[in-house]
Amino acid sequence: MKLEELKKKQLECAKKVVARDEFNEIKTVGGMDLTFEDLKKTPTRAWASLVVLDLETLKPIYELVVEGEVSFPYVPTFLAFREMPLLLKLYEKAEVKPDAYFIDGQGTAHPRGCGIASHFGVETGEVTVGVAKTRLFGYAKEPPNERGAFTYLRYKGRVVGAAVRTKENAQPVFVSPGHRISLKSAIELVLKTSRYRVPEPTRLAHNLLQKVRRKALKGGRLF
DNA sequence: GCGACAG
DNA sequence: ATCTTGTCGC
Repeated sequence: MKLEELKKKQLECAKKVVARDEFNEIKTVGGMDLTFEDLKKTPTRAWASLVVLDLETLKPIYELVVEGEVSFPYVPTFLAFREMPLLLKLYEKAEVKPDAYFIDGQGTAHPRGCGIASHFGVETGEVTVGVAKTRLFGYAKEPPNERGAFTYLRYKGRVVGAAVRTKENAQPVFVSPGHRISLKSAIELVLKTSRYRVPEPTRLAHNLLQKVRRKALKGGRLF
């Protein structure tokens, strides 16, 4: 499919994004992540994970990993078309659905207003937050070096997200609403779930994948 | 035209 | 994202 057509899909998606609080109470938060057998190759084998945490204790209450084939390459601003199929497979198989999902990447902080976190939210109707380790789009001043500090990420005067300091002496993470949540609540939720730089749901989902990946690839790379 | 560019 | 030991700083 041509990128011009995919841009249209993103613009359609952007119209459906709800960047306001549209939920009752969040008691559990899930983190989702992906890892690939070979980043250079397309298609390639990949794994996706979901870890659901209790918001009060920040302890995991559910974990799931699925394996699949990823056939769309990584193209900046089109990440959703690469990762969404496996995320949806993961979502459908999950027997525990959290009240909100943290997705690795941007939500509304995207050139066409629909990064992967928003895309996944609109597609499933779930509450989603975009948490990225680096910036894709817009400009933010460096937030003060204290946990909890943040600055707005703007583009042409519009606030599209925030650079949030989740830990002192660590680079900020980039937070933006995915779907059915305001930027304010998204920031609060990220801070509430952060012990280290990367919030716990995302961090544990990532750690789980590292174990799975090592196990799956050992034998092929021993010599 | 050039640089920047989530994972 | 991934390949990787030691190393520097709090």
